[in-house]
Amino acid sequence: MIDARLITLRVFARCGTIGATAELTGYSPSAVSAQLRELQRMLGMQLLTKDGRGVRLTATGRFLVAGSDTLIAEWESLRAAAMEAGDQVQSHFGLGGFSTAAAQLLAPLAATLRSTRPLLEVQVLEANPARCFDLLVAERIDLAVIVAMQSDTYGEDDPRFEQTVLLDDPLDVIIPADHPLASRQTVTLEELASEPWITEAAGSTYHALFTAAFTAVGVTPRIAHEAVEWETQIAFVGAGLGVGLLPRLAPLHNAENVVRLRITGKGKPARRIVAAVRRGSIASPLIQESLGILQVRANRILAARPEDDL
Amino acid sequence: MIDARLITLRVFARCGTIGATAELTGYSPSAVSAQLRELQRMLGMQLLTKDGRGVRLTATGRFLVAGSDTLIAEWESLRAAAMEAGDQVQSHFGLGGFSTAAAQLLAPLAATLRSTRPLLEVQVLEANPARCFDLLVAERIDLAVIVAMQSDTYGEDDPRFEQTVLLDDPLDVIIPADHPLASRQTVTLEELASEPWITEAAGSTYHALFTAAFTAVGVTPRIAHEAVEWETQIAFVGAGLGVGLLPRLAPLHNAENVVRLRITGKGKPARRIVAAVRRGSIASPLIQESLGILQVRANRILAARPEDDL
DNA sequence: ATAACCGTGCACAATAGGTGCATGATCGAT
DNA sequence: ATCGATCATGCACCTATTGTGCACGGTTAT
Repeated sequence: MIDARLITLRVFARCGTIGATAELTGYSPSAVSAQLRELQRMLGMQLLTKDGRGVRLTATGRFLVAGSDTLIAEWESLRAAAMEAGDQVQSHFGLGGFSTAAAQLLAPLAATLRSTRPLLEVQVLEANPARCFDLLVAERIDLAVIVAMQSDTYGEDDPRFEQTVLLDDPLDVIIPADHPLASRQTVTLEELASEPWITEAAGSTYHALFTAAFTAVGVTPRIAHEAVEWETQIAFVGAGLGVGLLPRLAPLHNAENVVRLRITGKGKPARRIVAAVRRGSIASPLIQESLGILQVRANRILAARPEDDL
Repeated sequence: MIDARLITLRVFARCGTIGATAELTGYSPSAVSAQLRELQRMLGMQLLTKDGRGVRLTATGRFLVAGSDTLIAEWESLRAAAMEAGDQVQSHFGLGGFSTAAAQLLAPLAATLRSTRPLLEVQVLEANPARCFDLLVAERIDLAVIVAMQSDTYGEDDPRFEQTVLLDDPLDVIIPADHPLASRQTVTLEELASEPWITEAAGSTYHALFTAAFTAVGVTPRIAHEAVEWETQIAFVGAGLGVGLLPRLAPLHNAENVVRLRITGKGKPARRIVAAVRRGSIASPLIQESLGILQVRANRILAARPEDDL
């Protein structure tokens, strides 16, 4: 409803480059360039300036983007209210989330919606949290399940989004089965301070969680190896190369030589899993139903855990 | 910026028929029909229902239209603020107004703007007040100079518009030069109660003013003739067919056998001339400048009058 | 210097969106 | 009841907006 060109501008405000905007919106770079040029022409405003080999927003451009937050939210709110009031059905629904969430939360959600609303076209996009927010801005998806990051550029009070906490997913330790501590039920991070650790690449989504967990208990871990996928990390641990942190929701399957231990002590690291939608859209019946389904699913996961994990 | 389809829906909400909407927006009826169908498809809402040989808004449709008022205002406000902040220039500016206003107020405004902002494309549309509001909604014009009507469907608090009083234009009496009262300076409506009156067709813009003037003094005039143009009315009076009311701003030129008299007494009818813009757009530099020019012009007109007319 | 990157202009293609006319449906008047 | 007027809509056709792919020029880093 809001002109696509303005949406594109908003995405550009996030990305900073035409190319990235094109990739995110699904257009070609030429199209993005043309759209922004047309937007400036029709508004009679100069929104972009050359900056080195790229372009950047002018003050007017930043002003417009900032102000458009409430405009978008207002529209989402209006649409949601109209859907609510008219008891109407949506035809398309885009979901986004990271791998574990997609498997444990989004897949059941999509399945449920497919049965309760047969003529609703549900599309799931697997993407990391940062990209999920971008996809929300770009209106490629309508709801995202992501890991809340304290160091995230998207604060809880970002005027573009509304976030709902689904559950806290504690981090476990995985150690080789032949490790001296393998027979323990629980362990503290301090006890593992001197171990060689396996983590994800610095700058990745979960590396921040890893460091946060250790800074909380005042320990500086020695990072021996880096992996990208959980599976790889688990395999490394199984090979005796070190120990690692694994979210409770990430399945261990039947990995050889790997044991999973609960963490105790004051650290008790966890990742917070939240659902995010565009601000204003939260009143939509479909969003409400989806959040309900996710919440039920989350509660079921929590209920399946021993009581000491709350 | 707001999708043209929503604007069309808003116009339809005013008109009630596809044909009238087409006429007002400048589209063909087929295009309007297609637009509204597309709008419903893309929103997944049923906005229209068949009603006899026409269509009407559903509850959802009315809800959406009502809610869109603030959305439009928000956008206008944002655009105005961005123009203000960035000191940018607009490329097109649409003005609307009725004949007298167009001649006395809009023409000077357009001329001034043409000199102060050479590359601004100014377009003036002559239209009656009701149509001016429609044209504002349809975004065909950006500023209208109209006669405020108490019985108007557009109240001063309509969420779609913001109105600024420019001046009160008193109504004079015009009578044949050979009339017994022709030598008088002033006259009261009561003195003319028994005269045959010449007015505009019932339902026209100014007929309401006419009746309001007489109901204010408790007199029921006898309507002898009806005219459409001021010129015609003046000619009728000159021919001795009766007397009439003429706004001060409407020129008498050098009409034969017609005398213009001020009205005294508690009636003192006047028409209030106001400038109207879409809500939110009033902060725009161009609108601000235009309102200033109009106000100056209005004050000059007031200053040129004898002091007893204030 | 050279390579990599970024944005933009251009030729071309796809498609959204327009018009005009014919059609069907409804309502009012004769 | 018939006829004409009024309205919305579907269809064929056309226009022009809008997208793509590629080449090019400018800028930065190696």
